[in-house]
Amino acid sequence: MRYARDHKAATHEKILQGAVTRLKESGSGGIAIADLMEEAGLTHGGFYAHFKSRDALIEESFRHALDGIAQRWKARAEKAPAGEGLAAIVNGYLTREHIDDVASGCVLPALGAELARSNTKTRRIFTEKLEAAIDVVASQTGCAPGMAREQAIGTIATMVGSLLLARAASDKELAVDILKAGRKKALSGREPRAKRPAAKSVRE
Amino acid sequence: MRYARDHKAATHEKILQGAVTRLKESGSGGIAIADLMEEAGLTHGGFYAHFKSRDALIEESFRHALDGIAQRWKARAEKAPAGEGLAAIVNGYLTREHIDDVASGCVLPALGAELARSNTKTRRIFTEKLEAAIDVVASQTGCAPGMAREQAIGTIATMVGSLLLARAASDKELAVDILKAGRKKALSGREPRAKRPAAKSVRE
DNA sequence: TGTACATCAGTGAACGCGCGTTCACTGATGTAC
DNA sequence: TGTACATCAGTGAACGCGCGTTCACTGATGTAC
Repeated sequence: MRYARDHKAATHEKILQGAVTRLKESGSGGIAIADLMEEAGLTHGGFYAHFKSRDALIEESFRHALDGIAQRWKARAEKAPAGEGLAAIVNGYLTREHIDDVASGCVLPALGAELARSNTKTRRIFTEKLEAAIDVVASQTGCAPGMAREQAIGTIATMVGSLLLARAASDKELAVDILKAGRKKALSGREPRAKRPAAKSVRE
Repeated sequence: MRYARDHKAATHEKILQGAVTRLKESGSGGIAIADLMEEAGLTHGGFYAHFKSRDALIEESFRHALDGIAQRWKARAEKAPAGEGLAAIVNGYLTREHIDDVASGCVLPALGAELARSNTKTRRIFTEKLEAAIDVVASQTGCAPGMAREQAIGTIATMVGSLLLARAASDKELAVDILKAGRKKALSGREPRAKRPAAKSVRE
């Protein structure tokens, strides 16, 4: 072969990484094959030695982007002092840096709407990865097993929604308010050790 | 003139409505002028009698879609029994119907990410409309004035994030779980009348 | 060890298609006289 | 009241551009003999 044994895999990965970045920054419409290949130091014709089509690349990019969520949160929780895992996840997520760094940030606020429009296969992967992320957060809630999942889902939804709104805000002050309110809401209802008094929720 | 006095305005509105629908359903990439005009019963060339360009249409569509948020929530709250305004907003938002009906649903989960990428003018309008929506929700929280805004932001973020995730889930059961957890999270921390006991939030 | 051949990642011209935009034209109506 | 003209929403052919995809070709390396 002309190239080292793992050269093709490395090129594939390089192209994919560029695609994931563009996908998160500009949506699937922002992926132009010629640009992507140029960025990887290649010409556009070579693309099809690595991917069947543009759509196949996008599908693989979605999968790649979804892979990291649970792992990242888990790592953050494990580095935190005991009992502070949930706070570490939430406070590590709802930051000014995460507002600006779409490219290496979480997929969900950037591409949730596109995921909702994508094919069944991609949505199944999304579902699977979201369940994994829910499990990670649930294990940090300190809630009784029956409540942990529900708490975790609410927390994740709040995180995602807050980052989404904070990113869209043109006003820096409003963005910071959203982060702050989001952190508080995401962490509300925690059960530090014992059961909480009643009247926590009014419905359901 | 060939047509009735308000005919042009009506045509403009018809095109715009179609654009808003497509925008929410498929994102800005989903707007094709020829299709849009055909849907309105016209041919593509006539488009430029109504809009300066495709981009101008998209900008106007964003504005149009953002206009209704606060009003819709306010109407829902006012129809609800006293003290149930917030629950009416949240429970009216996080429903199975709203998962499926993207076209006439809320812009935020459908287009939040695109709003974050759009021009300053559009984002300023977003900010303004979001502030109005925050005010509506804040007035329904029953919180002390100092806390109402923060509560409202958290509630809205939770609503938006929950709907976003529920729409992307391929699994109907998971989607329902997300709606349920989202409703609970969005309504948590309400102060039904008096001050809540401490320990509500652990941070911030 | 040397030679002929197969392999295959990558090249770059070319093709085709979708689509935004332009533009000369239409034809019904309002208006000036 | 009747006639000539201006207006202007809408038509549809044509243009140009971006871009995904194809394909014949390259050239360095591994392999067979």
